[in-house]
This record gives sequence, C-alpha cells and structure tokens, in this order.
Amino acid sequence: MPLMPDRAAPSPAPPVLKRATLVDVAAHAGTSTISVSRALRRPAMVSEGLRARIMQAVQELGYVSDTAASALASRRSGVIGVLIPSVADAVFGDLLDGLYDAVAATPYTLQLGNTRSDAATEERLIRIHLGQRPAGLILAGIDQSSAARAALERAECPVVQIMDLTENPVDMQVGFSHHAAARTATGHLLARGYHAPAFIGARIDPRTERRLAGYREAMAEAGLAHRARVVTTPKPSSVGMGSTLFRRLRQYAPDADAVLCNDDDLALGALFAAQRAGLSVGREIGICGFNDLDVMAAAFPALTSVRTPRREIGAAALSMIATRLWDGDVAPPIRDLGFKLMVRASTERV
Amino acid sequence: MPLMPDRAAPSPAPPVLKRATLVDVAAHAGTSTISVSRALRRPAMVSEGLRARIMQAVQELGYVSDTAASALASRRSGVIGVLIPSVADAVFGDLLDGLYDAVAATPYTLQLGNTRSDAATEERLIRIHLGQRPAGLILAGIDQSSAARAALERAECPVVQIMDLTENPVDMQVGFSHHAAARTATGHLLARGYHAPAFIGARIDPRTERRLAGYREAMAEAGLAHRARVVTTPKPSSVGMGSTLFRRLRQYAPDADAVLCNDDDLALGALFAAQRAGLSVGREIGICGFNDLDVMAAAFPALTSVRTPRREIGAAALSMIATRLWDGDVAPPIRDLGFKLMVRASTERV
DNA sequence: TTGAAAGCGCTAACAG
DNA sequence: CTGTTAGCGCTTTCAA
Repeated sequence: MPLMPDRAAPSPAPPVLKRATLVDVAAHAGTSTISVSRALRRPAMVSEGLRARIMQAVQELGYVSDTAASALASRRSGVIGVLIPSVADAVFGDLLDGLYDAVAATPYTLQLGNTRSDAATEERLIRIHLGQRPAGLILAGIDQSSAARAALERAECPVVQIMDLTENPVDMQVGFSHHAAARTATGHLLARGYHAPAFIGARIDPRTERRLAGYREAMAEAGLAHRARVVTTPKPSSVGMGSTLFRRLRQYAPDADAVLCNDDDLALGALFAAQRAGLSVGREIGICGFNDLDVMAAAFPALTSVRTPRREIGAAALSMIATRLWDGDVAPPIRDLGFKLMVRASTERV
Repeated sequence: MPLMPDRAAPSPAPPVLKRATLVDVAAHAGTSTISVSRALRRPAMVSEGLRARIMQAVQELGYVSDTAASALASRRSGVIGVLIPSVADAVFGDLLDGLYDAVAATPYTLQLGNTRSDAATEERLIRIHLGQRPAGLILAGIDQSSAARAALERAECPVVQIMDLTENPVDMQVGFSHHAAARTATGHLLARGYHAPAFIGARIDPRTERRLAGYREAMAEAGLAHRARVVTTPKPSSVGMGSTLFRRLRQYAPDADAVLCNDDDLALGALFAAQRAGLSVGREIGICGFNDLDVMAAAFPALTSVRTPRREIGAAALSMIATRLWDGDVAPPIRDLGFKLMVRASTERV
C-alpha cells in the first residue's frame, strides 16, 4: 500500500487518486450533475449534443458511478439476491450458471447467499438481503420458515421461488414437480419389469421428501406398497455415500432389483458399488439417478436419470424479475418447466 | 405489488411500512443517532446501560442498518468481491464453500463475479467491484490483463490472488503450484512403470498450461520428451469430453500406456472410455486425475488423483483479508498450500 | 430539455 | 462516554 505523507502539502496538483464524481464530470462537460446522471441512466432524456460531451467527460475521467450513493438516493439497489442451500452442489452450480448468464445482459448484480439448508440461516439471510433494498430476490425452494415468509410478503421487490412448485408462492415461481418426477422415474422402473425398486437418499430435505413421496405413490399405485424399500441418511450426499447406501440396501433388502437414487452422485456411487459386487447393472440391478448431470450419459454403462431444467430455471427466474421491474406484469408468474426421463442402459433389464 | 393512493392523506397513523432508521432507534432509546451507530459497530465504546436500552430499541423496531447509507458515509462497504472463472465447476464450488464458511464468522458479505475465463470480462468485473469500494477482492488466478493489474495495484483494499502462485502477486496470494503438481503426478506414473504417459486437457487456460509444462518437464527429465503425447481441445471440460479425448488419444498414440488428465472429469471420462474399450484400468492403462473430487476415491477402480486444497484456499484467502482489515499485517502474505498425490488402483500397474 | 435545491441514512470529526 | 455538526455522492422533486 502506498504511504501518504502525514499532511499533504497544499498544491495545485489534483488530489492524488481521488475518484471522479458526478460533480467532476459535470464540471468537465460544462453542465450540471443531474444532467450527467440522466445521460447515464436515461440517455433519451438528454439532448444529443450534451450527451456526447458528457460521455466524453465520463471517458476521460474514468468515471464510475458510486453504487452506494446511488442506492441511497434512489432507494433502489440493482442487486438481485440469490439464496441457495449449497454452493458446492453441481445442481446449484448449473442454476447459477444460468443465472449469471442471464444477468450479464442486464444492469443488475447478483448477490449470493448460502443457506446451508438451514431455515434459521435462510431467515437471517432473507432479512439481510431485504435490508439492502434489493431489486429482486430469488429463493431456492418453497420451504421458508413462517417468519421468513412474513418478511418476504412485506418485501417491496419481486420475489421468485425456484426449483420447486407450490400452491401458494410468495410472489412468482419457476420450477418443476419433484413429486411427479420421482413418480415418473419409479413408473419407468416398474414398466421395465423391475419388481422391487428401492429408494436411496442422503441429507433428506423437503425437496427430497417430495421425491420420496412420489416414489411411494408410484409403488402404491402399482399395488407394491409392501415392496417399497427406503434407505436414507442425514449425512450429505456424495458418490461415496451412494456406494455406502447401496451396500446397506443390499443387506437390508436383498430382494430389491432396482434403485431410484435421490441424486446423480448417489446413482454413480451405486453403480460403482454394484460393479464391485459383481452385479450386472441394468440386468440384475436397475439404477436411476436424478438431475442428469453430464456424467450420467458418459458412464459405463450409461445411467438413466431424470433431467431437470436447472439452467433454464435460472434464466427464467432472472427474466421474470427483469420483466417485472421493467414492464410491470409477468405472465405467467408461475412456471412449470417440467423434467425429462433420460432412459439409458442402466435400466434396460432385458 | 400493493397499490398506493395517489397522494397519501395526512394522518396521525405511522407511515405504513417505513423502515426504522437510526433516528427512530435513537428517539426510541432516548439518545442520539451516533450512539446507536456506535453501539452497533463498537459496543465497547458505549456504556453498558445505554447499550442495553439501544439494543432493546433495535429489537423492538426491527431495525436493520442501511448498507448503502453506511457505505456512503464510511467509504467502506463490507463487501468482499470474489472473481472466479466458473460457477458451475466443482473445483470452484469447493472453493466457494470454504469462502462462505469462513465469511459467516465475519461481518463481511461476498459478492461473486463470473469471469467465464475471459480476460475482458474479468477486467470489467474488477472495475465494477473496485467502484464499489469493496472491503477486499479475491481473484482466481494470476493471469489478469495488464490493464486489470494496473487497476488492482491502485486498489485501496486488500487483494488476494488464489489457486495459483506467481513471483509477483498484486498483493497477497494463496494457492499451490500447478506445475509442480503435474510434475509430481507424471513422475508417479513413470515410477510406477508406465513408459509413455500422455496428457489430455480441455479448455486450455493459463493454469492448464502450467500443468502441461509440469508434465513436459517430468517427461524431459526422464529422457522421454520424445514420448510425450498431448491431446487437448478448446471446448469445455466434461466427463463426456474425457471419453472423447481418451479415444482420440488411443487413435493418435496407441502406444500411450497411461494418461494424466487435466481434471477429474476428464479422468472419469477416460475411465469409462477405457472400460468400454475393454482395457484393464491400472494394468493396461494408467489413469490419473487432478483435484481429487470425492468421486475419485469411490470409482471402480478407484482413481489416482492430485488432491488440491480448494476449501482451505478459500478459508485462507478470507482470513488473510480479515486479518489485514483488522490487524494490519498478514504474515506470510504469500502461502503455498501444496497438494497431495492420492495413489489408487488406477495407477497400480502390477 | 435543463437546472437548483433538498435530502436519502449513515458515520467522521470534533466538542463537551 | 456522549452528542453536535457536516457531509458522503447521488437522485428526487420542482421550477424554468
């Protein structure tokens, strides 16, 4: 860091390193600060000639608007908050990718919050974000605490709940039905001739619960409720955990001939564990994942999975907020982006 | 959005929904705004009694400090900027995890920027972040454009370059040597008796280049420079791409008996491709990854990889900034967190 | 289309 | 330890 003399000698030289402000730009362009402000935010409100002079001054002085001052004066911040349960999970990575992609074309900035799947943390983060007068708020999931929900309902900005669907969203929502997806996947296993598909899941959260319910419903509909087998753990999901749960399942329910995995990591772990056990994946044991990360199609044998529109959800959420902010109305404010079962060798039975 | 009457009728009722400000809290607690401000930021500067009254008023009014006003008045923002090349990559996911974990214990907030491995984007983001008077800036990589570097050197906040090491950091740095890591991994393959280890890589960036150089150096040292085989693609890395590159390698250099993969995704893809080709992984073909994601140990056969301290780097970077901000000096301002070769079945030869 | 004046809510600096 | 006084740099009226 550069050292400064105790007291700078008064000198005609410009104060070193002081950032240019609107006042500086206005002086440089021979106009008022408000015109500069307008030229920058709504170019159409300023005559062409003035605008040109202003833009040049901005260039020459390397002016960068002060976000804080702007937010304070306008009571608006340009920050869109995003609250997700995990930053390390590939599923949310894809979501973020879609989000960052979409935001690049707007004047907004994303501010990420990591809830760690903890309701209290989420509540705290919601408060903090709301305190910053965000331009919008994007929340993963629909399971906010009631206090959080109350705060959200008082929010003066658009709010989008994503990744899931609920009857009564706070404001807007875009996602897909985890229940239906699991139900479809289970139906697929049954249709392929697996008689006793099981379910394995790690770190059970509300989203997972809905998938599990979908699995159970499909089993019940097939008159196989008594054959439902579920193995879960509160620990975080990982490929290694997938292997562990698979082994546990084989021990607890040796009759299970297929397994619906709560996510792709678990499915991959199940695949490796099955191979270690010398099982023929697809024929002796069916494996189906959830999310359809790129690895699923590349695996050997290729793994069946439910493709979820994570990137698309991110893009849609951002566009919904931008639309609301610019045009006012968003239609429809509730979007089901669906899912798609990607059938591959791991559930081929034959 | 709630509708507002054109002109609110003057009424004795409290203005609906108006957020409490310092003035409100001060009035409620019977003191001045500055004392409230102090009680909140430096509790020690206020007597116990006053503090208690203030805290209660804060509670009762649900006061939340206005970030923008605070930043404007103090010329400090509490925001630590983090610029990474990808939000979807598991490697950076782990980094973020470490970062978010560490920041939770501080009063700071992280603001993520996605450079998409693009120097111009990175430069732009650096400017934007710097314009917000961040409390600190964390940059992945050491390959900023010269304009970006110039801006960074003028920055008035701590700057940490992470994930890599360079002779002349902008300010502080924490990472490990990609060159040395690849050199070590290649050395391992040679020591295990593989005579012609190749290298595959996707989306070659400067970090990758250094790994490749490490590979080449190890080959040269072993007098096998003439046996070096490299297959790369500008496309993004993925498991599927790993399979593709592996097949391409087999075609182009059928004599290669091992492959050092630029990342774990590629290694996993190589594993699957090798299995598809009926090769015995470990014996007929050695496979080594880079980063050691959880999947590597769980795979069948388990895959050798270079473990990189991503979470630790995140935690260290944040602590370096916090220390600089609170205590002034950070020692040492340059940290090599090293790496560790995790040897597993995929390079067992035997 | 342009400008002048008046804050936004907070904190730095200086007094008591 | 506590309070007063001035802004921070921008945008919002309102007026010309």
